Amino acid sequence: MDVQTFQLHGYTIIDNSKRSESDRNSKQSLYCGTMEPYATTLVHLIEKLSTERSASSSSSLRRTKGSFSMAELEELVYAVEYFGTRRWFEVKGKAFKDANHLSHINLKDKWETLVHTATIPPQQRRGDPVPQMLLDKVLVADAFWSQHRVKLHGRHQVRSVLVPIPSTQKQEGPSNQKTRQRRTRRPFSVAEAEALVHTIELVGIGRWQEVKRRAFSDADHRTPVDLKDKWNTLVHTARIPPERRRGEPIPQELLDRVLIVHTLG
DNA sequence: TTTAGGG
DNA sequence: CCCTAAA
Repeated sequence: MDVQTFQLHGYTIIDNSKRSESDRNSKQSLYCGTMEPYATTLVHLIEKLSTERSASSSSSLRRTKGSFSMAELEELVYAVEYFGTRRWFEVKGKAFKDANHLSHINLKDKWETLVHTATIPPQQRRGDPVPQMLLDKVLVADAFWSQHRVKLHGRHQVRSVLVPIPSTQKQEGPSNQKTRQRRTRRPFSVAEAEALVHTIELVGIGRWQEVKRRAFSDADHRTPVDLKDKWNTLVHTARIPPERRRGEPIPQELLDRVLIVHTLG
C-alpha cells in the first residue's frame, strides 16, 4: 500500500504530511500518519465511520452513546498536536467552535482519558475501542508537548511518526522510560528567596552546590540547578518594572541586594 | 558531576 | 523547569 490519498466509503484518506488547510475543513476528510503499517486499523476505522453514518442520518458522525465520535477524536488529536496540551481554550475556539456540547474542559478531560487509555494495556481498555493508530499519535503528541515550552515558539506540528504500542512491547523497558515527566511547579516562596540571596551574599555566585548544602539541604525538590535558575530569575525580576512582575511580590529590599551582588562580586 | 546558559 | 555542552 503505497497510496497517500485515496477514497473509501465516501471519505478521503489523506496522509498527514500532505494534509492541507482545505482538507482540514472538509468533513469528508480524515487523515493519518504513515499509513502503510496501519492498513488494517485504517480499514476498521473507515468501516466504523461508514456504519455510524448510515445508522443515523441526521448527525452522521456522532455516536449514539453520547461520547466522542471518531471524527471528533480525530479533530481533537489534530488540534492538540497543533496547539499543545496547555491551550484548551484555543483548541475549543479553533477546532470545536461549533461543537456546543463540548467545552474546553470536556476536551481536556477527553485528552487525559485518551492518554490514560493509550498507556494501559489493550486488555484493560473498556468502551468503544479507539484505533491504536490514534492512541499512538496521542502518546507522541502528549510526550512532545509535555516538554515543550509553549510560550516561546507558539505552535508546532508534532511528527506523525508512530511509536510502538506500549503494552505490546516491553513493559517498562528503557525505550519507554526515555520521556520523563516534567516536574510539577513549586514556586519559590519569599522565604526561600531570602535564604538563597543571603547564602549567595555569603559564598558568592556560581557555587550552587555549596548554596544547596548550606541553605537547602533539607529541600529535596530544590537542586543546585534550581537554585541557579531561581537566582537568574531574581536578577531578571529586579531589572524589569514592577508592573511586569508576576507571582507573589518580592520585597524591593531583597531585589536591591540581588542587583548589588550581581553587579559587584 | 557540577556549571553555565539557552530553550 | 528542562536540556546539554563544557569544564
